[in-house]
Amino acid sequence: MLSTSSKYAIKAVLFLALHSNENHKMMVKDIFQRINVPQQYLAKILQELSKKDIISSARGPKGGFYLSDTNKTLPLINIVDVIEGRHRLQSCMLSIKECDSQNPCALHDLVGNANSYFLKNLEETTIEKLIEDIRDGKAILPL
Amino acid sequence: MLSTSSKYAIKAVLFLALHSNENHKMMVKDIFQRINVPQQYLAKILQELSKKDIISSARGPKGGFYLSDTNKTLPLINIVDVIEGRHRLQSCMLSIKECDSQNPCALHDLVGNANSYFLKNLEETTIEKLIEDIRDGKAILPL
DNA sequence: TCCGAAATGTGACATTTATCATATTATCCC
DNA sequence: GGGATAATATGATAAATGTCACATTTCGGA
Ligand code: FES
Ligand code: FES
Repeated sequence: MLSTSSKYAIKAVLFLALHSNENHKMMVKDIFQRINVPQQYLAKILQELSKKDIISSARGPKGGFYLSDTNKTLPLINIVDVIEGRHRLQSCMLSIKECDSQNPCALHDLVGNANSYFLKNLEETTIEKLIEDIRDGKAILPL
Repeated sequence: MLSTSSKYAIKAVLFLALHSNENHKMMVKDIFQRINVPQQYLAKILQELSKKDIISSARGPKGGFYLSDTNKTLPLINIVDVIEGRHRLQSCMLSIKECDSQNPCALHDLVGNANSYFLKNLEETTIEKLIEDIRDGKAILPL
């Protein structure tokens, strides 16, 4: 459904949304244990997200990664777009091609409208919205 | 959602269900183009399915693979169990662990009950049922 | 009974994905 | 300015997955 990289990226962004801002940057060495992601792997992902302007960064002492307030309004899909694109989300269950609701493959009905539902939610749900749910205890940020 | 191997396996089994029986066995060289699966890869998958008694086989001239009538009543989940197990189907969207509806992760609601719905359908839908849909034109067997 | 047709077994190879290591560059602070 | 700090760049390694090649076994039929 999502690659490991995307999962890690989402966890990292949510973590930054919860624990960082422009005045409280965080270093990878203080993040990776708390979201259970290998340190160097996390570093690479955060750099990628920073380069694509999903998150922000600053080098040198007092530096680190953080999520700007304006970036908190981004929808989640932006994260997965940057990391792996949305091919995996849209691919048909039987062929390697995209799913076509007009000519549904044999398994199409078994999965229901699940992937389009998920994709729609990723597009419509902002980082902000999700951390509200976490703060309210309606969801957890695991491992 | 499903590995390529599982997709290939399902396509192959459905194809056998449609075009073979104990008196009409089929050879991999007559199958692979029609379902668009690399020949040797398909051979390996069919051997695996045969060894695990999802499909049947016979060597030598007049030999080939086929699906017995009793095996047509098997649920689809058996195919994926044999090929890759169901870890991928049950894994949580954020951690690598299993999904737990009691303590839902931040993304759990975004995907809805999709994976459990899909899994349930794989468990309840038989090969037989699916080829009826294909025969009725309600679904297609792609590529 | 022998030949050829087919699955089977084994393992090599390629590709993608995940992980690690290290050198370089920018920034702060003194 | 110089040293420590932290991101950045680059690329090497590992593991999982997908793909190919070939020798072996089994079986039917002439
Ligand atoms: S999953 Fe195959 S057409 Fe939708
Ligand atoms: S998807 Fe994470 S708990 Fe269900």
